[in-house]
Amino acid sequence: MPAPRLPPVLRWPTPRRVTPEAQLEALVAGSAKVLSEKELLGKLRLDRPLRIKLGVDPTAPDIHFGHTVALEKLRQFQELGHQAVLLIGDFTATIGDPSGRSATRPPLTRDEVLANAKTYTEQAFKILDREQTEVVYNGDWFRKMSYEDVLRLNARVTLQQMLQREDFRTRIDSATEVRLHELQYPVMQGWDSVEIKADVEIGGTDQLFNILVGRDLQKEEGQPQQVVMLMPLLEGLDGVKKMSKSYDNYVGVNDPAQEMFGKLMSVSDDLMARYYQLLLGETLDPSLHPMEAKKSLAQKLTARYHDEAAGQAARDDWDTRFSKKDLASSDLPELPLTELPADTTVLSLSAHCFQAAFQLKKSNGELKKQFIQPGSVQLNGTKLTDPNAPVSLSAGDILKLSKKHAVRFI
RNA sequence: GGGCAGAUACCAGAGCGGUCAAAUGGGGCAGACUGUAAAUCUGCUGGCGUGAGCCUACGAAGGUUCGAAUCCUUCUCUGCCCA
Repeated sequence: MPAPRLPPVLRWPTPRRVTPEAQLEALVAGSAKVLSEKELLGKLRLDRPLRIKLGVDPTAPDIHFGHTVALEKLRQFQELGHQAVLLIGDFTATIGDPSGRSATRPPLTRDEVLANAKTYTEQAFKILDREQTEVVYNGDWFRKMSYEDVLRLNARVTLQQMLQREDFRTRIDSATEVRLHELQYPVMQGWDSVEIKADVEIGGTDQLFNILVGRDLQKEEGQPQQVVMLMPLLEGLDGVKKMSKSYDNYVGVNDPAQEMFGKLMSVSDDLMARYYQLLLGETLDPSLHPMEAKKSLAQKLTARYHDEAAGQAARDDWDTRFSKKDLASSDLPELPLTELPADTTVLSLSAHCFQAAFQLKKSNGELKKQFIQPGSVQLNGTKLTDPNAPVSLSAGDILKLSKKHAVRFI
């Protein structure tokens, strides 16, 4: 479903031309670093659409808000009439970007990568204008290279350059292995820029080194060098580590509206300001009560990736459920009474509900110690603290499993 | 290829023959308080069992022993030094 918020992308030459100076100002906003603004301005003055490269490694099938920061920037270039080039690193994904990594990535099979790439691009088009985006796969050139080609490419980069990288160095210092193939990654990413003839490459701040290698290789090939545009890394929901699926601290672009809203409500105040800036491109209004500001953030983002109605609905439901603590009127997962286990005790019932409604597998010990004994499990507001007590249910009953999990029986 | 060191639960890291399902810290989960924020406090953090207890676990496989995370052998992996 295309995001309805998007205005149509301007064609080149744009009917309402934006001056290079004005473009520069808009483009630099929100970025962490641009190398260099002067160079970018020069390119903007070329009076042709620039080729803007954004490389993504389809190592996971879903994109999350961390990825959208760079995609938003690419979209902005599109809106100014430039050519977005979305590079799918189907080849490099099988290696794994060592950037910011404290350990070698587990390798992915080609099938996994291709499957990921498909869902990945679909989600990326929630942000980018599909018609105006050139999608390329780096396997198209890397799979054709011979070992000789690889060696020639490698001859252009020194080990010293590679070892300057902080992530490699820290791994070396901390006695963590660095595999030789990981050294290839920046070279390959750099070569992508040559193939694409990129004018600008967008990436996270951890991509500085890789993107600079691209500049070096372009120079060697006699091409104009790409401008480096770095976007800040988005912290995950914990506010500390970068947003990543492997840390389970992400908000997925495809998350259901309610879940997306809820995840955003759990962020800290500091993080909220950051999300405002990086995800909405807005500045947090300090006069707002933090809770109001957060609801507003959550609503806007939910509306963006679903639609206005869903954003409003998620917010309304939030208010009834958590602000008014009115579970009865809330939109809860519904479980049919007919599918309950035969002997419904508090224990078996809560296990069943976690599994059926939230796909969570909880051991009996965990249920007893974490959920039942402390009074987390409640039927229509009454605490059920005896795991073996039988439970009789009727339609409309609401079982609360924890602060965040509740179901309604039908 | 040779020498040395190491491999402990989600992570870091104690333990070095029984009192070890394994100290401590972090993380995580649940509860109280709140704004599903922060801070703070409490409990939990291998599985089954109401419980006694049982089972599975300290890189892998064997062995010594009444008894092994702890000792021995081989293997695998990692790091460091030498070549």
